[in-house]
Amino acid sequence: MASDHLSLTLAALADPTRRAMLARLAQGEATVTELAAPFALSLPTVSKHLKVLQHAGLVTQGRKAQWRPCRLAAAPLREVAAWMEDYRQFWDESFDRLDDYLHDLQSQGKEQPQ
Amino acid sequence: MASDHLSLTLAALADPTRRAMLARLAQGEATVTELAAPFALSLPTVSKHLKVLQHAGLVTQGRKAQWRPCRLAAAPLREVAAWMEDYRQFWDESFDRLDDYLHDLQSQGKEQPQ
DNA sequence: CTCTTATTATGCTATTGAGCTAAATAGCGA
DNA sequence: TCGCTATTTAGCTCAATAGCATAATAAGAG
Repeated sequence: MASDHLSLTLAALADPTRRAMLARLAQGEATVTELAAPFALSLPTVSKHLKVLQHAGLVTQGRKAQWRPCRLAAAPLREVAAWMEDYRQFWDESFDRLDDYLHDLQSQGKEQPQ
Repeated sequence: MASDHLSLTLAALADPTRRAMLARLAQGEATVTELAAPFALSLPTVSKHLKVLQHAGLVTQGRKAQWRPCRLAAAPLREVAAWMEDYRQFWDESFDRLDDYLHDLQSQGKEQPQ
């Protein structure tokens, strides 16, 4: 069943249609119909995709008359980033001591070096 | 079908069993049997999970007598990181100009031989 | 060659996910 | 109220995935 939230998020992101919907929402709110427009998919199908995204917390839906404007809620991506961080050394070529240093700098309240 | 590689990778990562297998491999090579040990799963099932990870390019398998030692191959995570980068501003609170500066610094040089 | 161990292939079942159409709900506007 | 638009629910099909047990393959040990 894989119902931990990270799994939910990754599963939601694993579908290209859903990623495209997120890309659209990154540019601002959109109604379900607007979101559906670029796809050759029925509205119920789009609605279902939306539900998956909402369930993962990646989208929130408001209410404006009969429209349900959707908004990106990217917080779950933090979870993904946190998970990936453990593997950083395996994929980030520039992961080295300076990298650590920069990350320390970063987290300790940024003043500009140099 | 969703057969672009990013989708493949995310789908592979969406399963907690597979993520646990990657976590194990992050500590070093392991045979299929070793990988299977922590799980209450049959070997064929584990073998299938491995195939998914291999298909996504997240694991490579060698050959040593009758063992097939598996190794982590985290390169596909770069793809995930690249995708997430477009959404950084939406989830990374410390996303600001300094952050950019630090990333520039990061990418402009320094390799460290092992 | 035979035995044993490690792994994968096959064939099966059950569950989930993506897609559809048609019907139901929600809210505006006349 | 009636009708129009937006969206979701219900019910279906099909394909994919996770799981199992059993059988086949691969390779070392005797």
